[in-house]
Amino acid sequence: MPELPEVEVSRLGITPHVEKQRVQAVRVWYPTLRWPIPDDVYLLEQQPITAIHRRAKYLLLESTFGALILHLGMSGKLRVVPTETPRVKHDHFELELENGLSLRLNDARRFGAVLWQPTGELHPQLQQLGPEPLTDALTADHLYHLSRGKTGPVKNFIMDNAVVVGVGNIYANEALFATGIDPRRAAGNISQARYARLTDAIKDVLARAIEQGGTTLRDFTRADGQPGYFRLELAVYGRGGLPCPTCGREIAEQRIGQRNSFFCTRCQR
DNA sequence: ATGTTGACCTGTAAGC
DNA sequence: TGCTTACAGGTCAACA
Repeated sequence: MPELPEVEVSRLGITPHVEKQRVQAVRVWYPTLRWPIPDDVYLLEQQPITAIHRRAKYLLLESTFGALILHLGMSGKLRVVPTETPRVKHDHFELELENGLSLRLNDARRFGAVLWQPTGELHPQLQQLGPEPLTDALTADHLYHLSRGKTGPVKNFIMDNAVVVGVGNIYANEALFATGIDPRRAAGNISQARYARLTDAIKDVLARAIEQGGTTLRDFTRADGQPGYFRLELAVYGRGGLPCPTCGREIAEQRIGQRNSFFCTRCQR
């Protein structure tokens, strides 16, 4: 479900219900997702959630003794429901809040994570992350300089969280189409001018996706249950064999780095 | 160091 | 109608 826009939409959706609320109870229904859920998460009980931040695709629920870190993996979903709402299949974790609502993590594939970061520490999972794409931390110079000498495909390069965070398979395809760059091209073989345009395209496509409420493919829904509408704006992702919106040639579909990729062989070089 | 591959899991859709 | 297979928004560990 989630790339950066979907995580950000989730953050925006849950914040009004969760921020400033005291946690009445922490419930772990399934003890191991991608990693074991640490017992430290019970430190949240009786403490207020002071703010909800996002770093890469991680959500950080800040509190007195530290931050609860949530990652949605491939299939994770956050919902805010009345506490008495029955659990459904794959509901693994819950924060019961003082306002009678509960924040629930549902994750069929269990690639998601629930972690704990003590105040004043940076969790190991967050230590190797590249810059945030929607801030000035991501610059064309950064991508250009890091890419020198890299022989792997540029699509893999921009999906590497050590390079820049939050660019997943959908938006990597879209940003490369918007820039006219062939996703198979070696990252080190792209000019500074083209990285400038690619940087702008990454920022633009992510920002527009957030505005549209994210991309709903199979099952992503916002915290209020509404779908995201960015799917309607996808130019190439999931459109193999259909005409390129720019030139009309059939959109190519090919696996790059084990991920399905979509591009126009005429518009992207 | 860098690049590539397999692994983790379940649900869904397509193919036979 | 069934059964089998391939694939899915992410990331990490183990290789060459």
